[in-house]
Amino acid sequence: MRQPRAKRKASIADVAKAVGVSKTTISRYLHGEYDYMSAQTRERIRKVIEELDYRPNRVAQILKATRSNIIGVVIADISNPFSSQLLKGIQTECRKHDIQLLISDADNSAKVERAAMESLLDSQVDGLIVNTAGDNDDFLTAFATTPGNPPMATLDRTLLPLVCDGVATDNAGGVNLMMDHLVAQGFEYVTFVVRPPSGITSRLHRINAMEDYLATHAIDGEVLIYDPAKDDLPDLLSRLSHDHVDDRICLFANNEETLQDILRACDREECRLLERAGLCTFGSENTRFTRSGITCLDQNPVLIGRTCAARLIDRIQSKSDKPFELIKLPTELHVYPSTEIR
Amino acid sequence: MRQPRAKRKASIADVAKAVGVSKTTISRYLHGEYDYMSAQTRERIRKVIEELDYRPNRVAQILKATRSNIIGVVIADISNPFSSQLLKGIQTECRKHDIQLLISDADNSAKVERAAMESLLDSQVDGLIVNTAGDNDDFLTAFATTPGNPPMATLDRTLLPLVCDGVATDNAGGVNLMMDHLVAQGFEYVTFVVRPPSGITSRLHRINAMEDYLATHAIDGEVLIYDPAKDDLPDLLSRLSHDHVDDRICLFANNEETLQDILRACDREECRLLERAGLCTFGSENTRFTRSGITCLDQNPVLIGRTCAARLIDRIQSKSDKPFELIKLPTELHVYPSTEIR
DNA sequence: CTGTTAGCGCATTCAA
DNA sequence: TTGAATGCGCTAACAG
Repeated sequence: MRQPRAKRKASIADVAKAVGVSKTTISRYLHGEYDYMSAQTRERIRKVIEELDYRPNRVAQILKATRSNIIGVVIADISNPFSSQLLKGIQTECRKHDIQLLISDADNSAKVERAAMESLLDSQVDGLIVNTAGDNDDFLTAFATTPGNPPMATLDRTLLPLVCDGVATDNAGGVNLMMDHLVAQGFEYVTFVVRPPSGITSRLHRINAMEDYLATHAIDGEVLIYDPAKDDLPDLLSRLSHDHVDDRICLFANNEETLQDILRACDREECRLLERAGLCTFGSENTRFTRSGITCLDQNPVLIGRTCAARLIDRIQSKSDKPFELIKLPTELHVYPSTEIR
Repeated sequence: MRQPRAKRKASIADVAKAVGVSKTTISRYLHGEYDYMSAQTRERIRKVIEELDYRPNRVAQILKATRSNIIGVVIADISNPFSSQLLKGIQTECRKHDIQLLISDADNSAKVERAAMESLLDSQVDGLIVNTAGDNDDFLTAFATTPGNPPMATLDRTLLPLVCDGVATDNAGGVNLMMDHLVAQGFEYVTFVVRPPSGITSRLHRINAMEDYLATHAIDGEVLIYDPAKDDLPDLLSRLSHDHVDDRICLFANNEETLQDILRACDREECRLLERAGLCTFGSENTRFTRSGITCLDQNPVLIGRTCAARLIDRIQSKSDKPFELIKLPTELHVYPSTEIR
């Protein structure tokens, strides 16, 4: 019945048989409980394990145990460089704890996201990190509050009311930081450019922060929502340009994706907006090489990922019921020529 | 002994008991073998499963089955945007086949890479995709040729002699494509800039292709290897500049990482090299937004990932012993102002 | 149409 | 010091 020796990997039973002891003893050996065996058996076990190249089957271990040491990650769009930084942070933290990562890309779809989460659950993950694609709050909340489900943490996006831990950028803080800078530079009209919020909290929070700022400070501006599907950005920008011919305008992009949308929109047409307008963005520090250097708010995604993983692991291990926490990490402003007044 | 009802998730036994049939029948239901049961039982099972919110435990399924429907991926550096595109491709292909991804970051270390591969093996993955960190050929070869190990495929980097499938960029083709372009543009001296090869085949192949090209075409140039740890690039570049004051120089970067190293090196010092030299790179198309637009060879990493996953899945499923294949995907040249002669 | 039985590989009582 | 027996949750003969 069993496969011909050579192919099939050795099991604990094979090792036991070869050594001439019971599986229990092998199991003990594997767990370092050397006190329960003679020095000779211990040595013989060592040798046989080496000869047979035996390695315990994690699947079987998981089936027995209550923990799998696997964390599931659902990421809205894995091809996004920002996401890959998040994953780097998660991975770094998890390696420290010898935890493996089952990663699933949601392809920016709430539906795929739900399926991925269910599927990860079936794989007995000890916890779940979710960078939601948006418009999925009901499901996420239900998931987090269902007794029996493993702990979950939201990544870069937040879920309110707080039904699980979450780590995200301090979006309002970032907006204020950038706006203060732009005011200091002497800009008169700032347009925050963003794709439709679609339930993505980071966008919503930034939009709110922006509106707050405009309402409470001596600077004018607006929030400009465009839709890449409609390709309406070029028109919106040229209208903006016409409406504010004499203002010192600055465009403030929601992220590098939008920054590129802006650059692309301004490439074609004879849109000369960027010749006179400032430009800045939420993003990573390598925007210093975009055009002549674009001022940006670095979010330190690696740290966000690390913090989120650490928080989740702590909750898994401590099993305590400390209150859920929403950790907001500050952004760092990097100034480059794009926000100098010309 | 068992946990208090509420917490523990329902098992197939719970469903069977609730319905009043055997586990076998439930198992059959789960696999769509409806012919083997009455319409009533079928309906009752459906209802009970819904009520209990029962979902089969994949870990138990895997333990029984010979396949896990999980593919392990070891990626040299997950924070690299190029890698994240590779992963996107892999993920896309795997979702089609309902295969999950256990992803591990090797942190650019051969040692971590080895540990990650062993660990993935223990998790009973059906196959392994390896984007090696380099300098690990012996282990990889041994791994691929060990009977009993699951099939493996190399990603973006190649292992020779061919002991497993592999998908990578057609590096030589790319170098030729770019060099032909540079010659046509009228450049007289082309320097291929690259970090130490360190057993990374893409770098080696490009270096070889570059040397071949220089030896066989009417254009001069060199391969310049720098070491970011020593921070020697600024010096190397200024020397280059002095040695070729009258030549029409072009720098050809190995990837976007190196491109940034070059830009950074030329930022400080009063290195005026870039004011007169051309610049191009292997990379993604968004280099069109770097500086005033950098000519690049797009490798289409998503396609590389997809192709690699497809190949591996085919090998897993067909179980056939077709000969191993090294698939080379072409690059696409995108021309931007950086390679115009000034 | 349905159930009984016997494992998958391992960890854990409990007993010796 | 050691081992036998049991079960994690599921599947698959084989037997009705």
